[in-house]
Amino acid sequence: MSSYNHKAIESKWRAYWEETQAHTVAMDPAKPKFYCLDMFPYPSGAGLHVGHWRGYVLSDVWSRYKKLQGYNVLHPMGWDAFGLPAENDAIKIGIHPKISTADNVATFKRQLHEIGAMYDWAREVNTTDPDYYKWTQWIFLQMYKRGLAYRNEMPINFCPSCQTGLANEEVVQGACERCGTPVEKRNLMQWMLKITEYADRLLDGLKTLDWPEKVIKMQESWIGRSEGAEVSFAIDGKDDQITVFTTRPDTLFGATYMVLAPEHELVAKITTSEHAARVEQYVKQAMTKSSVERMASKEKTGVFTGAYGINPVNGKRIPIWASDYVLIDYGSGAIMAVPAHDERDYEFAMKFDLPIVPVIAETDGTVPELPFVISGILINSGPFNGMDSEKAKQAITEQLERNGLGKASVQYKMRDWVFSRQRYWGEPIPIIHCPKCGEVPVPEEQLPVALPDVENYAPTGTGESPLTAITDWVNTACPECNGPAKRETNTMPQWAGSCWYFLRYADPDNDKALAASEKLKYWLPVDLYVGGIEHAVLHLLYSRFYIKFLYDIGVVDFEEPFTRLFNQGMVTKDGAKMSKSKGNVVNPDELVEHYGADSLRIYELFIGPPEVDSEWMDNGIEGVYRFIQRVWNLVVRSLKDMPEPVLASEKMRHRLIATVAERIESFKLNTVVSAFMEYINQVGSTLDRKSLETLVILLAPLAPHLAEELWQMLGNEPSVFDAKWPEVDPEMLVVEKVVVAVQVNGKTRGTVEVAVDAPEQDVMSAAAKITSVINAVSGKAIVKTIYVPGKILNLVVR
RNA sequence: GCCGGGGUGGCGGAAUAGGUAGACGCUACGGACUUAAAAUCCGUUGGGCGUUUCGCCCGUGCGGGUUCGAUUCCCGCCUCCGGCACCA
Repeated sequence: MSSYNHKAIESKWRAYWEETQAHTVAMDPAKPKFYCLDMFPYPSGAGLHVGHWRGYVLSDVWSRYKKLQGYNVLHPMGWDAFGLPAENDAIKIGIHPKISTADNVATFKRQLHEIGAMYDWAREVNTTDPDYYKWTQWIFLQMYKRGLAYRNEMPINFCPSCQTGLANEEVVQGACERCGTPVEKRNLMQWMLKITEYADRLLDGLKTLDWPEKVIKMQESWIGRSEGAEVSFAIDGKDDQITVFTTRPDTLFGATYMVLAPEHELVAKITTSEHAARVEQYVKQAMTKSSVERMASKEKTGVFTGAYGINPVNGKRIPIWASDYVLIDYGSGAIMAVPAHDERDYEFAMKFDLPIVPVIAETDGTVPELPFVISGILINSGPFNGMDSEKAKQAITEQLERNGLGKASVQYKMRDWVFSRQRYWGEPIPIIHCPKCGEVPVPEEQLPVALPDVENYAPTGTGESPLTAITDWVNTACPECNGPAKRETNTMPQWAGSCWYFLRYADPDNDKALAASEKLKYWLPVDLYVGGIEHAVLHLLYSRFYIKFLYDIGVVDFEEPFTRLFNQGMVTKDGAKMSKSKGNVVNPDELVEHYGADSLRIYELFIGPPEVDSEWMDNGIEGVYRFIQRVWNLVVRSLKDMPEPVLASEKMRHRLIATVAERIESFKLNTVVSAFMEYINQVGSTLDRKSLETLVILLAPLAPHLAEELWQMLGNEPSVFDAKWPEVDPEMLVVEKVVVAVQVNGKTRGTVEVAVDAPEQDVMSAAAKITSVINAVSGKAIVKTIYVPGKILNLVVR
């Protein structure tokens, strides 16, 4: 008997797919499309490990499943190849990032081929290819022209190790998301993208998406919409006024002091001479604190300015303080403090002995323990006494509005996107600075602004990119006046290229547009997007923003790029994420060599629920390998001695079709594998042709090479993927006999096998023969019986 | 602190519109085959107990509750992981 030889089989079918261009797809309006996308990788030098495989296998199973169901499946792959590691290598060992990137791409591509996925490599994209980043720059110019890209000097997060500015999204607990170095605040002239203009649409769009709840929540809280009111407080004895944002206008009568952020421009203006020295010192100190330090100590600090504000509803004079617990970049950088109903204000008031006036009582009217931060009924609030918090929010806001002292307002936690990086290996921002004309966008026909070669890649650390030193690149002519001008030397963040790459796959070679609109119309949006949870608010939020913008300018006809999102779990080893430094990386290459790609593919699925982190077990793949051999041997034996189909095997066959489809649809891929294993354990030593063919088709998404080979062995023309996904005959799923559990007082005492629709009496009489049941019932009276046909018979005895 | 998701055998994990807990696989043990080993195949494998082809008790993080019946629902804890973190 010929035995299973994974090497021969897998290389044979790899070659076959290549020759027949089996994975090359084209637009076909006659067929429904399915766009199944992997988050394209950054090609690092370390290569792929079994954790990377997981998501790629998952998306390939879906792609192949959809293909068998008759869809025209787009399943592309490419490279997110701009980024710091290549640049840091260049600094260290002097190899041009272009070269190291190309090397890494070659390694990755070879490893990805091992998976045997149905990638259409003719559509490969690479973000560092000038023909690609031409369009990344083009999108930037469109944003610039519509005022969504602007330059601003402001304090931004700066990573001293990466020596570049960072977006808020790239700062994790005060540290650089990439390297973990605590970030500093630096005042730099930065390019910004006005993502805040899309805040509400980004929020509303989430409702339409079939995404994991967790990611939706993360984006919601990142956008951080809060509704409230802006309230203006006059400053006693001055013409200036302070505007604050509050979500609790209902507590306005309880505002007993105000606080300005230390950086607030009014601080210096309103501070009285006798407080000036102390205030100056405090402000200086607060501004030199790093954000990490500022977060580390929750101990309230602050200083009185000597000035007073006037509470617009009751005319009370309240002191104005400066404190770093108020953030300059949220709301107006100033607050009204209501210590009775806000924990932070309460703490501050206690420390500095400021008055605390409760204005909200429990719904039953009792004055609660302070601080009382939830809603209730208004007290000490003049005409609003007795009113419910929620109503009072509106009523007080309306009164302020009538008097011109305030208005309803919405604030967001999300800030505009810091978009410039002071690094080399990124897309140059296509802007020219002319001493006469100012900022001038590079004319579209001059795109791409190609990245020049440099001698020294090291960042300057002064907030300037290494490109600054390439004088013959920097010095250029102004597109408007033709006079001498300089190129913008900042580059774009890595996210720029990944915001729209999935559009390019639809039409990767187009040099007239980022993609032809009929192709975008056919292939997009992405039906299933598979990748790690780490991009929950970065890439996925930025992409959504880009697509909404491209929708607004008529490039695409949809507003959300990724209809369905699936986040695969990590593969851990010894309880930890795989990494070179921990030395716990499991290399797929050796496993493919030993067990074959099909075994590894199936083990990647079998390891656990795909959305959950799973521990890698070296022995686990053995079981899968044995399973594959059992399938192989079953086919080989059956070919020698093919039985005729019988009812029992027909029923099992239909049951398998139904189970596999249902479990693939619900992403229970680990249980799809066990369904196959159970099936193989159940069927005899041989099977009829129809059952075998069905088994092979169902198995094809998981183990494509094996399926092709078996399909051919069974006498069919390749490819198995031209076959149709088998249909289920619902009649065949009907079961006649079932095992019913017999319980006494809810405790299972035995089982009886009866007809599915057996009347209660039949089950009862069968149950009465079970020793364990007799024991439990003897000497007691049956007071009640509960019979759930096909499930349980429960005898309640006393 | 706030928000979200988990805790099931020696291990990875099945099973939740409430209905036989531990499917499937790994490990381990026993057996068959073999000169022997590997591979393969067949058994056993949650814990405890007994009168051991059978029966009893306990068992899904802990403590309560609802129910004929709870891994599943409710209340209160413990604990682990992830996100946010002075956002007014």
